[in-house]
Amino acid sequence: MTDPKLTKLELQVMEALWSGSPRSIRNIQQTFPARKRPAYTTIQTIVYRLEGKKAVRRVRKVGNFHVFEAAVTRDIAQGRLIDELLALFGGRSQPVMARLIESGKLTLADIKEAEKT
Amino acid sequence: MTDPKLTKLELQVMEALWSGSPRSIRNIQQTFPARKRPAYTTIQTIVYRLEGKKAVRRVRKVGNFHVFEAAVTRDIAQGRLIDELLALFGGRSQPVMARLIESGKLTLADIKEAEKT
DNA sequence: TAGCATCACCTACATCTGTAGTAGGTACTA
DNA sequence: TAGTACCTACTACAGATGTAGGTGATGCTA
Repeated sequence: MTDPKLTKLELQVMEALWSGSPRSIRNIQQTFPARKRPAYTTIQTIVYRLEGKKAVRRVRKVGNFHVFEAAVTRDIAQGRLIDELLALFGGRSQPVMARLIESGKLTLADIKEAEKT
Repeated sequence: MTDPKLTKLELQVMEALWSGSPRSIRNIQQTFPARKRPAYTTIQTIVYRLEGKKAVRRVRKVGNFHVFEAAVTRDIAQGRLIDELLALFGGRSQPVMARLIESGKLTLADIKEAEKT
């Protein structure tokens, strides 16, 4: 079972499921900042598609609504994302590293931290 | 002029232009490995779209064909790509680092190299 | 039980992306 | 100059993605 490829919006929905207990559609929708909150049915469509991709599953029904949970881990999904990016660079991580440091997103402390792993 | 967002295929075309002198459509097409080489017109479409995005420009006409060159640097384009990925992670580079190391794509040598910068 | 709030489902649709065909122009060659 | 090979410009189209409306079902409340 190859991990599914997730899009930007799909990832945002997954994020809601990863960072919290199982949620309902409405609940997921509300994790979006009010200003740029998609319509209820938009989130619903995304969740349904994620279901099709086996990335989420409905765990139970409460009242008249369903509750969903992530079916793939954050690590798996994010890992795939990074691997894909890396592939675009021919597998060379140097540009990535350089950029991370350049943008100040990565500090020496981070590196040392990572080194320990 | 915000740097344009490039897709996978578009990046591959850009790569051809970055790594070499200005090229013709045919020339770009031939940089693709024979096995998975898109049709001439496919590359042509991509180049035209890149033109629309101001990512490439035609520099001259030789015989009956045009010669194109990159209008954005590799650094700019790749940087944008990385920043976007990072944004998906809430700006935290840790997962990226972890993954890089985990997958063996990142070596200590790379880190030391990057540190110098 | 009648209504209102809320859901689930299905359907629609514009855009983006990858992919490529067609028609007509250009240039070199016999 | 007629033929052949290659180009350009335009058009088409399927699948993915973001976005959301409509309709009927469910459940809580007066």
